[in-house]
Amino acid sequence: MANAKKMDFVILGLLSHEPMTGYEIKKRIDSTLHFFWSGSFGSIYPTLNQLEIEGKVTKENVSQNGREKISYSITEFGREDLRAWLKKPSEKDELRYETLLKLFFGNETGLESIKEHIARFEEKCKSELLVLNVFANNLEQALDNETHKHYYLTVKFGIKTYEAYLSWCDEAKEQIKEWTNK
Amino acid sequence: MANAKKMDFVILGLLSHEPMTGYEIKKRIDSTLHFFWSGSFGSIYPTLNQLEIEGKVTKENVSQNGREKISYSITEFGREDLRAWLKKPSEKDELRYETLLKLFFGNETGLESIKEHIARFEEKCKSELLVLNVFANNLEQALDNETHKHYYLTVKFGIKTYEAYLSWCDEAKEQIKEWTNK
DNA sequence: GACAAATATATCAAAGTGATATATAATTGA
DNA sequence: TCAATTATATATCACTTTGATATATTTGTC
Repeated sequence: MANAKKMDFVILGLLSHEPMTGYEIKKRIDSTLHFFWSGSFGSIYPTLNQLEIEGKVTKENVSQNGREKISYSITEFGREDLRAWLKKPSEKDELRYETLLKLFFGNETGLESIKEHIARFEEKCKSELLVLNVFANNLEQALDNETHKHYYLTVKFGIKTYEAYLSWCDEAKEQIKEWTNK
Repeated sequence: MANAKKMDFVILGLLSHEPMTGYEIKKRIDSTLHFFWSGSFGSIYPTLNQLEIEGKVTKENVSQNGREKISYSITEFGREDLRAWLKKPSEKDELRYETLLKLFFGNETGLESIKEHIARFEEKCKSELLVLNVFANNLEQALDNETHKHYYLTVKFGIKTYEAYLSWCDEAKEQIKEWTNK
């Protein structure tokens, strides 16, 4: 339990919904967890092997349309491990924004450069927000499903956050205009 | 330039403000960049040595009150490297929230467990927000300084963000109450 | 039917974390 | 006063994760 390896629980969590291959786990992370988590093949495949050795998942070779793939399922032991972790307080919630880093050190390049970073950030937020709003609308049609409820709460978090970012962009642009005209 | 090592630029950025020791760099990261970036001694000290070899910083042994320490300064070459990076578009802005992960997989433990995570998250946001508001007030008294302007914009970002988080907490608690009473 | 894109698994160097080790100076409190 | 604790200061290491690369097959498109 002293283990701090987060990928273990991301995988166990996804497999707690349904059996999946490593490739499907990656797709699920990129589509659904993407707003607050990430993961690469380089940690997914080795972790799946390790979890199988530990008896937390079982693997099954599946042949679909002549294509070979490995489908993983969570075991009862794996589910217990997941539950224990889920109940523990979170250790780390972290933002890692390169844009803010460039903004912070921006006196080296000037306000004009900053404006470009903000414009790019704004565009990215807008497109993320569009996607999240579609997700929220779809989920609202199916909130009887327990899993959807939890998904819905995280999507709402994303929407609130991106809306705040966009509001900050407006204020920051206004502030820079004031500083520039002085 | 193919290098993606972010710690290089965090250190060069901080040294572009003033010369510092590795220990002071760590303190500065933890106090000032803390809301959007982090860094450990395990990457600071090796990176400082590497940057010195590359001629981007110079080191000077300083004796203060009998205590030995190594003060690093940025070179003109290092400053050029920093500027080039600052002008490039950001590659990655990333959220990594364990709380949201636990919330997403929360159907495994139930809504009661989720409420605890939200309560803890809310408390953390409130205390961060208090700190950020003090920072913002202090910075508003000294916005003639160019460095302070950039700092101020990032603090404003933090305030907007944490306010949005708190607003989400309220909505999420309300939503859970509805689901529970049904 | 050729070409691109998606599916599927695997490995590896490099970056970064978190813990630990070591040593000295400053501060706090009994 | 002196013992304990905290802060200053540097360094290293195992482990986690990323991002890139490799390989091979299937599906979709023009």
